[in-house]
Amino acid sequence: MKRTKKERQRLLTETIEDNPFVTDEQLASQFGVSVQTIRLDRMELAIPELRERIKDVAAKKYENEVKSLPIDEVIGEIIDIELDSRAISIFDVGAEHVFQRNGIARGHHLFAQANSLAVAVINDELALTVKANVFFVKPVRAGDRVITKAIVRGQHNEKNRTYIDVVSTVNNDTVFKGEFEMYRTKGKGDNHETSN
Amino acid sequence: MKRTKKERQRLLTETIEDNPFVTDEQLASQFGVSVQTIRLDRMELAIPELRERIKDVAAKKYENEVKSLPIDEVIGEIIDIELDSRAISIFDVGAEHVFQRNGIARGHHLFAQANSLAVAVINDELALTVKANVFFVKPVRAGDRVITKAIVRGQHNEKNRTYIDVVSTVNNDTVFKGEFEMYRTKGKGDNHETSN
DNA sequence: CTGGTATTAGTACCAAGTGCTAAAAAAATT
DNA sequence: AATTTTTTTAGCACTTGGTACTAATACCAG
Repeated sequence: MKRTKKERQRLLTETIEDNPFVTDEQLASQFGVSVQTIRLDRMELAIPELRERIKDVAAKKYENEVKSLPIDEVIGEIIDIELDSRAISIFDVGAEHVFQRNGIARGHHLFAQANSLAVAVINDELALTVKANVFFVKPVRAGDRVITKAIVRGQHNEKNRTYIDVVSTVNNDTVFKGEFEMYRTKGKGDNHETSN
Repeated sequence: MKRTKKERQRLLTETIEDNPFVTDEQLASQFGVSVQTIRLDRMELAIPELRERIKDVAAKKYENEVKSLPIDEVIGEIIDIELDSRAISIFDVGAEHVFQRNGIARGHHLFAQANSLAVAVINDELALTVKANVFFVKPVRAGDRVITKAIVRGQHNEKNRTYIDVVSTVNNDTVFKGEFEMYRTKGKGDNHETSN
């Protein structure tokens, strides 16, 4: 055998992670060991069998799809929300969100997270952005986890407006700030707690 | 039992469609027929077995993940550009850009088009949005063709800033306006630190 | 040489099927 | 009613990609 068991198991985990569709047999021949060894490895590493792995992938998709009925419309994941008051979402910046040239996140993704959080925090069927003043304080990079907080600052009921302040941070550093003026159809009305 | 074969097969297709994780055995007992009948039905309807179905779901998810990586550097298509002066892009709003509930385009798409046009018009390797004041004048709907014009209003060379006005229209109706303050490197050192 | 870890082999068994044949049961046709 | 056709059920062998378990080696160190 080439290297240690440890090394093989490290590679195994990696291999399976980026292609869960691989069978023990394929793995065995890839690593030049017997199928049994692969099975032992999986057991030690608590990696489930092919079918379970595939089912997990599929189930996850399903979960997302089912859950994403209301949340799909939000960029980033809402982790806390109190309607008409405040909301928090997190958004992991990936390679697909940055300029290739310099690795800095494109502004519109930060805007999108902030904007959709502003929409989400409003307890109304219809919420539209009327105006926004936004400030890109610091560059954000791939791998950064952006935490965005939206706070409802005030309402103007005659004009059907709601004013929201949004601040995004990475590691407690402010990277983005914005003030959003939102239009809504109703004033504060029905209450369904959509807490998380 | 209850209804005709046709009817059962219709229901079968439906059932499997919204829950691909169901086994023949479960289906058999649900429809009050034998497992063999279910198998025959699946054969006639060309519905693959449980494991294949699950694999398909999983594979599709995988595909999507891989495909969604490369995101166009520009949102909308630039049809005219004069660097450091002006640029025009068009963006066709599709069903995927609007809120399901009311068919109105989500703000961040309009912002994204404007923002990326502002980036594109700058004749520099690095252009970042520092600040933006945007105004969503009128709702935009699926099927609308948004034409966005960016005009460079001014420069502040010591601060490496460029000021850009952006107006988006649908059928000559203004739907979005924005002022963008952009940072550019142009000759100077590269680091971008903004106030705050 | 003895002991412990690592690896391989082999067997029985499982889930959820496919493929095939054949027989019953139900429905339609003559 | 008798016959034909369609539909349904049953049974068996076989397949994948495993689990669970036992037993035999192989390797390496003290």
